[in-house]
Amino acid sequence: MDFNHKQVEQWCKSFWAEHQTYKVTLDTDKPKYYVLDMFPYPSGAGLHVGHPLGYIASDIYARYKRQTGFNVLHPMGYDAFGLPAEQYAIQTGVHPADSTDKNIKMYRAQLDNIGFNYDWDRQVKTSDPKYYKWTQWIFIKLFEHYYDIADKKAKPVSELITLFEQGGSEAVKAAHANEEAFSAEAWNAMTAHEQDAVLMNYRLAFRKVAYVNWCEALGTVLANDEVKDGFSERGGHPVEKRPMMQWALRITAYAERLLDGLNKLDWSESMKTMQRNWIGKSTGAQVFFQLADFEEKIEVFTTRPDTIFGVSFMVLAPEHDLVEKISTIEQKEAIDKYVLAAGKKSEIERMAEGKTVSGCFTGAHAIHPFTQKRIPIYISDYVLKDYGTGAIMAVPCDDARDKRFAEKFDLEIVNIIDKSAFPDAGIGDKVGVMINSDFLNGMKVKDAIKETAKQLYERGIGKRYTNYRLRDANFSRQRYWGEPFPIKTKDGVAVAESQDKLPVELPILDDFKPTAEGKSPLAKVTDWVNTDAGIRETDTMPGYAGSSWYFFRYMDALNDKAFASKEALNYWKEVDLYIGGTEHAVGHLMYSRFWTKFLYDIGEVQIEEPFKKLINQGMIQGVIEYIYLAKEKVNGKSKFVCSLIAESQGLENFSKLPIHVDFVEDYGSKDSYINRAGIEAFIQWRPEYKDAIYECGLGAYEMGTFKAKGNAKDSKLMTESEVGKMSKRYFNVVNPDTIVERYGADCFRMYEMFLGPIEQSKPWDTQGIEGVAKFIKRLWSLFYTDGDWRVNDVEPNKEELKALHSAIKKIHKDLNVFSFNTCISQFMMLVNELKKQQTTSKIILQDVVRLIAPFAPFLAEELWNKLGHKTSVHHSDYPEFEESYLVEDTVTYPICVNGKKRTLLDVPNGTAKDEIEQMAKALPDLDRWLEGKQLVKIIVVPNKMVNFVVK
RNA sequence: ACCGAUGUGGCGGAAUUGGUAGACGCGCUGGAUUCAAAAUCCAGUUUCUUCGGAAGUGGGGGUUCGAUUCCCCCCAUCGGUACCA
Repeated sequence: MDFNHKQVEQWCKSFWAEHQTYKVTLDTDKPKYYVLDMFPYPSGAGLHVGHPLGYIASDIYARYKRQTGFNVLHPMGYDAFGLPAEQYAIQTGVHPADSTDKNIKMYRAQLDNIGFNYDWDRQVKTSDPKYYKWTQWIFIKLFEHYYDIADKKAKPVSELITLFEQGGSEAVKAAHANEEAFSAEAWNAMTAHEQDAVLMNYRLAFRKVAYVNWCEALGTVLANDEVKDGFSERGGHPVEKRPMMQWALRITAYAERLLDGLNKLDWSESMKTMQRNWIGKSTGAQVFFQLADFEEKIEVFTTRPDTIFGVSFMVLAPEHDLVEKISTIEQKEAIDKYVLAAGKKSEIERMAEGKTVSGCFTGAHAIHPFTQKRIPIYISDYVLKDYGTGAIMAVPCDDARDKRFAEKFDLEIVNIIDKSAFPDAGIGDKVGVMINSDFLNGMKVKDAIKETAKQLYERGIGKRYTNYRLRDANFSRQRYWGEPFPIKTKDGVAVAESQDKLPVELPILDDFKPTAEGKSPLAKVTDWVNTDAGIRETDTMPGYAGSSWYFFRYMDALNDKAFASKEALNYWKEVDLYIGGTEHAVGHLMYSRFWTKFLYDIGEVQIEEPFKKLINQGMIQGVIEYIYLAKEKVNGKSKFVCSLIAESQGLENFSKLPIHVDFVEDYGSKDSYINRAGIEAFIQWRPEYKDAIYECGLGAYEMGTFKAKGNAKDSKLMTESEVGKMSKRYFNVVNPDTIVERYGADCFRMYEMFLGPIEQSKPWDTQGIEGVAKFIKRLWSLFYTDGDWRVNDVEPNKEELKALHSAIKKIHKDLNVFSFNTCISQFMMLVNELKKQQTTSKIILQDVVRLIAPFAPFLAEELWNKLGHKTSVHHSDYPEFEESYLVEDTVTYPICVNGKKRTLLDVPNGTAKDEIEQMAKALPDLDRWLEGKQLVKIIVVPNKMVNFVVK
């Protein structure tokens, strides 16, 4: 009997369902282990072979952990709110809930096909009112809390109000947005509306003005993704930044704890570094510059207060609040033009244009706080509104960008640091001695930094200050398909919904277009918006709302009294292993950590960090094949040419058209091409090109005939190959279903793991799966030969035991470092050896089955059953290795001369160092290498190698 | 522009703390089997070579008896950059 994967998979699925093999309960007798995948957004395109990479790895690990005695929680769910479903709804009228559910069904079928051991009873869906009830509940908690800096934790706003009533703003040290101080009397005299405005500056969920990408022509707010070079990607309409009152989360209050928490995590250093850089803590000074002809001061933050005497001008972000006020009449027109142009650029574009300097003089001046000189104030792209204070003091002599700016606008450059003692030091390096700097002259840079900060404070100009690059998180979206805010506004005061009114459900709509004013479609549901208790918030929450806490919900997914029971939260605690893509390296992980810390502060959870160990899986890429289309038509006909022709005629005369990879021969290689059959398949697929000319070096295909040059028989139109994203738009998507159908789920799983290290990106190559398919056949043939069961009770020999136990050892070791690809190689080597040994011993083969069960769950379950077991192999113990089987009699040493291997030497295990040296010296093979040279020394590294050093 | 990662045969990749570069596969070549094909099995497969060897892990330098591994500089590709998910 051959291995029939379809039959076996079907049998296993029903066996697992019947025995509830993957059901997880709260079993305090066993240690817990929580393995989590980043949950997917259920897109209409379904899963391609890249998606399950991480899921397979986590599935293997979860099964391995279960077999080694842990109670393993391994759930799956859907990040179901999102923009694509809404856009689809706008285009087709299909309600996002319906399309999302349809997509989820497809995902589920695809996931089931691969044999994952999820406990589906715990599935979550962020768009389910039973789920987002608790997202809203947490939002209300954020709204009702502020952050106490002294106690380093969140506290109820009700306590803050009491403090204000008793002592005004001085009574509390809290994270807040506005510096204005007030007394208890002033607080008590405020109207409810005024008090609400003050509290907004303190709440962890609060409202503030934020900028959105407004597209007038489309009448909607666009995601950054949908804007290219100041124009909408769809339609190419102009886009501008527009201020809007929006909800935000005060994540900055947690900056220091988010930074500290990283130290305890078992994440890669690169991941931690990315998070640290994202938080961007820097210490320096806050300095105020008095405006020359206005009351206001400009606040700047600098990490280099020592350079203050080098300040010869200031630069504001174009969006800075003061720009309009201080610009002089003469400069107004130029300033307005510049501000408008800057508003059209994205932050990336503004930063990426580092080499071309632009800016505009406001006409206004500031007073230098130490020299009292008047210095000009400019605006420029390279200063960003949301970084620091949106204003900088420019030091052209020691900052590359300031220098370029000064050179362009012909501004004074005062040299204030003598770096002559450090010839290698570049601009901005903190070395040298201060010059031209009044009281700082002669000081080293480091001392000058301290001294300036001290002087700033004493003279009331500024003070020491810690700045974070991290910004408060914008939490509003002007969209339909997201969680409604549980907030009503009555008489200008924001009021949270009471818990018994939750969830605030999304009203059913059939028109998903935004309103003319750029408000969410919800604004059109007037009877939902207007209630006696106030006006509802019509914005919805962003994608990361539901995903910032879902890992807790899995612990107790059906609970309707709490987001999870205390019992479940205390048992499962945190995620032990989290696998997902690097694209979430900062955003999602940062928000989840923030929410977890907040829930910890308010006593809801016991842990401060949600993800103990993190693995980032790489992407599986596809091959993208392009053909060259001439930009100019020939006699009114489109013309495609071979890549060689395109190169010789100049690539700028051609556009690249992605073509379905199935039409291309040798796709992915340098020599990929389409033959006549390929051209005909292409024409069937894209009938608009049926009249086109397809020219290559061997001839041209046109209207069904191939006119050859010379005696060529077929077209060989070379295509351009590229490794890139696997995506619908490149027609290179490989669906796991097709692979599973043909090769079986076990083969698919093992092949995905075999491709390479889990953390690296690598291209998909369907052809390569043959190797794993052969391996599975060979493995099966150890149990069945020509349909006969061949396993018996014969005692294993030494070689068999050694092969088995070195495999067990290696698999344990590799799994502990998540090196799945080398596990597969190891299995191949084991099976090759057992084939060679003609193994039939049950003792050996039974362990092979248990060993491979996490990787090939179907095959293993089937064989386990045939070996006579009634319970699942996935609840069996994992094999342990015996060191005694692995002891070698002899060690083979490479004998090197100057580090280069020249010969080998077999030495009995345990031979002494000097004895090995003598044996090596006596080797006749070495004479030719040592002859005429002077032997300097011999290095013997036990169990490694011997090296002769000669001159 | 900034932050992070990656770079080894024709291809995917392997190589404990610095110690035999190319494990395990794909592909390719030759052979066995077959009427033939598929499948299977066996052998070979980094490049160059005067067949003695020599070179070789993106490029250039350095440390070391010895570097894919450690350090410095550079190049290329990928991910992220706060409203794609």
